[in-house]
Parts: sequence; C-alpha cells; structure tokens
Amino acid sequence: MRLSNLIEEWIKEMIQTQDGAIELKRNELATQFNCVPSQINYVISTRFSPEQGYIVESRRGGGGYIKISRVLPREGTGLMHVVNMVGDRLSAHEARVLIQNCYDYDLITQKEAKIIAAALLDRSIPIKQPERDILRANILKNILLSLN
Amino acid sequence: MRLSNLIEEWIKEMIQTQDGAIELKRNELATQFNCVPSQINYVISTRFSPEQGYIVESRRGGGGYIKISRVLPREGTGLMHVVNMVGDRLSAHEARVLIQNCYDYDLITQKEAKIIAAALLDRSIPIKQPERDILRANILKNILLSLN
DNA sequence: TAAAGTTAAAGGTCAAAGAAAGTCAAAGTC
DNA sequence: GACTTTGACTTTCTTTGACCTTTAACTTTA
Repeated sequence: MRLSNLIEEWIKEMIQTQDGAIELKRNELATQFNCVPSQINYVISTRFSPEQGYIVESRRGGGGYIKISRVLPREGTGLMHVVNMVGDRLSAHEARVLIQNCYDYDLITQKEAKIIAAALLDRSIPIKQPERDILRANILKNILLSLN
Repeated sequence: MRLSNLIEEWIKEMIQTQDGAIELKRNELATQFNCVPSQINYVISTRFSPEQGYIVESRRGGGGYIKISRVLPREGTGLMHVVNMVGDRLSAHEARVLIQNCYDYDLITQKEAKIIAAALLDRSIPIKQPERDILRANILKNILLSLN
C-alpha cells in the first residue's frame, strides 16, 4: 500500500481516538514512517484539506507542531454542505447569494453576514480574474469552516 | 512545551493574580527558569508588546526592575481607530494580534473574531508575498468598515 | 561637604546558532 | 498522465552569548 495512505490512516485513527484533533511533530512522524518530512505536508495537503473537513494549524521553529482538527459539522447546520457547494471559483454575485442563503437559513447572524460579505467584496480582493474568484472561494471556505 | 511559552504563562498568571501588573527582576526570573536573562527580553518583546495590550517599563542599575502592566481598554478606541492602524500591509501575525485586541476591547464577539481570523489566514490567501500582506490589509479594512 | 569620579549591579541589544515547519520542482511509480 | 516520493532551499520562531548602557551607591577630592 502507498505510504501516503498509511500516514493518512494513522492520522485519522489518531484523530478519532483523541478528541477530534491531534498535534504532531512533522519530523517525528517522518522518522516514524521512514520518509522525508515534506511527505507529511503532501499527505496533509491532499487528504486534510478544508473541503475534506479539516483545519490545519502549525507553527515553525523550536517547539513547532502541526495540529489537525476534524471539523464536525453540527447537526442541523448546513455549513459543511455549503462548503462543498463552493467550488474552486466564486463570483461576487454567487458569494452574495450564498451568504444571503446562510442568513436566511439562520446559519449566521446578520452581522456575521455583513462581515463575510465585506471580506468577499471585489474591493477587498482587487486583483485580476480568475485569481480573484479563486481567492474568493478560498476565503469563504475557510470562513465557513471556522464556524464549525 | 517551549520555555518561552512557560515564561509567558507564568507572567500572565502573575499579572492576573496581582492587580493587572507585575514588577519582576530579570535576573531572578532567568535564574528561576534556568535560562539566560535576554530570554526574558525575548518573551517580553514577542508576547507583551503594546499591540498586545501591555505596557512595559523598566529601570537598569542597582535595584532595577521590569514592570509589565495590562492596558485596559481606553474610552474611544473604536473600530475606526483600528482601521487607521492597519497600514498598507498586514502580516498574519499582526492580523491575529489586531483581531484579538478587537475582541479584548469588546468591539467584536468571539465568533466574529473567528470569522475575521479565518478570512485573513495565510491559507485563505495563498498567493505570494508581498501581495498577500497587501491583500490581507485590504480585506481587513473592508471588514472593519462594514462594521463601522 | 558638595561636586566629581568610580564601581558594581541591573537591564538592553543584536546577531549567530539551532530547531522546526513550508515550498517547489524534479524524479519515480503505476 | 496522475499520483507519490524526495530533497534542496526557504521561512519562521527560539535559544544563547558577547557586548553595551544606565543607575544607585560609594569614594575622592577641592
């Protein structure tokens, strides 16, 4: 079996046995699996992305770490559903509609909707297309995940 | 856990148990934590900066000391004030500190802080520097303005 | 005895070394 | 051709130590 898969499973098991989150040392894990450290990054970026319901935080330097948390979509909140709906790109118009929907379905408050809308404005992301729409999708997905 | 973190926590606890301020002896503290004195300066400059809501005063020479005080939210520190503080660029770290401050000063709720933090993550803006920091400043300013 | 000099005890600065993690593209596999 | 593996290079954060500056207390000296 592929090494990446082994690492992926190991991480997922750890997350399950612990409380939905683990903190690991990249180098230690690499040693454990007898691979280069960047392999860990590969696994994380291909298997623990926001779309897959994970949040990854890390810190460099002495005492550094990588923390991976499973985002549990709360029952009744359609947020994970929304996350999956946001594709790779998102136009300003689509963003507005999506936010409005979240508000209509009581997934977020009005003030929260305002904040999110502001973050996704064309004015907030004054770069050329299609980079703008790509970034917009990215930002929104990260925001929605933060709401868990 | 890293030494710097331990020292940071010790200081914060002391500040809390006392009345929002402590006076310490650099050398004593260094001895207590078994590190070089300048480590204390490192911790102070990275964790107790004015941006993070602390004032640090000190005196050299015989009977010298370092006094760290927590700054209470002043009247009139509003969001517009924060907007003005955000320059043309904003690093991920500066962003976190700024958001934490807004929360500490009750300008935003915790959930709002989370949303804003998520929007400003490096992960949300995966483009090269310095464009990333420029964009981050932009997004934050637009968000804050939307809250006005 | 008051001004001036001296000394030791603080704290301050800065840069180098060390410790992790991140990036990216080339090479390998299936 | 897509997915994986590898490793050289980069960035970030921490620890350490050599050297610098300030201050209070003490000592001289006119």
